[in-house]
Amino acid sequence: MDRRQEILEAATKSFSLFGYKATTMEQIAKIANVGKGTIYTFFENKEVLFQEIVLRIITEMKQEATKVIKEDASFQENAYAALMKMLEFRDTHQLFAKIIAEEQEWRTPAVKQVKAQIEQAIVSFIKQKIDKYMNLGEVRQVNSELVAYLLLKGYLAFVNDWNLTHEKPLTEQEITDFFQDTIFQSLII
Amino acid sequence: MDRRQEILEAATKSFSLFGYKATTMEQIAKIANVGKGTIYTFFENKEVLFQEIVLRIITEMKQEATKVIKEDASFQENAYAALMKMLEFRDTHQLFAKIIAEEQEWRTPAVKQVKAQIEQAIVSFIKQKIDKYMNLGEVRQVNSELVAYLLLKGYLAFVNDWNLTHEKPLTEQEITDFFQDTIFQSLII
DNA sequence: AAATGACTAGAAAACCATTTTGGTCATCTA
DNA sequence: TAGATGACCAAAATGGTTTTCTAGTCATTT
Repeated sequence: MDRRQEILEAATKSFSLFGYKATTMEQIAKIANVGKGTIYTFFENKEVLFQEIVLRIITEMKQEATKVIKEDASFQENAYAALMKMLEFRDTHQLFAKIIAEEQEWRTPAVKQVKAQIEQAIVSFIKQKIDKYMNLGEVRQVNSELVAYLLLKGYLAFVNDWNLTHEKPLTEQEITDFFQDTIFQSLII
Repeated sequence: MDRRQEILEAATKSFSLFGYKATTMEQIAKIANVGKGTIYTFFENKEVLFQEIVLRIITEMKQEATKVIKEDASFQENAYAALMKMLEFRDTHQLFAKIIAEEQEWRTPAVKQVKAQIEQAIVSFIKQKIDKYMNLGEVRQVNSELVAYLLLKGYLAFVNDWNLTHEKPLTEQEITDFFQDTIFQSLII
């Protein structure tokens, strides 16, 4: 495999496992089986490398979400399916959880920025979908940006915060059904 | 005025202005015009004093919310009025904002605990109201705890987080209208 | 021409001396 | 003499200094 790819995979692994701050360039180089200097022939610096990885994951998530959205299905059905799919990432991509945790703990500027970037990307993705169904007349006229924002923040609250104050975490099913039952429900005409 | 009250007011002022950590017992004593030792004749320690103050504010908020809820009004109307009332506290009680900021910045255990306590109190208050209207048949059968949780987290997201990534903060009106339009809307039968 | 790792500057961590502060209690005063 | 007080103390926080670590460079190697 080409070196660039090796580096990306090693870095992804390390960032996901240890977070941004605790990942050293030397460690990445070791995992990728390259010299440290090599990394810098492909990526300007640590931050750019990190951003590239995050961008890749966002892209992957968008693709996955898009994949489950069926043209002939209703907004309700598609919203449900997409949300379910996103929840699958809960386990696989510890990276986001790590980023959020790290932002709280160390306030690393790079991490803060990337977190905002992710948030922005997700919100605009959701907004776009809502707008589409608004134009199709399936969804009421609402402030789609606020709805998207609420969906993201609500999602994160249930996935990340809920456990902090409650015994058992919510299942994917519970979360999805709940959203279905409240927010999505309120949107359709 | 009695010393206990003086102390409570001084402490409230100081906690609100400087946060938990940056408020010293000596400072409170000075503002309250009492000796430091006197504080300890009324309150076991700094943490207990803090909790008492928070408890008072929560109680006050509950009372205010209860006051605007009219027996003969609909769920929609009451939810709207209560939410509006709560938003008034946004400016008046900087304390909660301080607590949240401090929790992020220093991770003081007492602060963390109090934050969870506030959250719990608010959620159970909202839940109780929803349950009431569910029993009255005005609100659909939903998981009222999840709804309450979403309302709180959504509220906090719009009031606190929104500004971090957006130019102009949302007005009370916008937030309330939005909730009215989505979540509350979805709850009524 | 591309890869490398020894090297460096600057950032972070560890350390430690000094100061601050929550909490106590012997003394004071009304 | 009951309640208030502030000097006092142990423990924690602060801040300044030294040491260690690491992102990024570049002369050398392959």
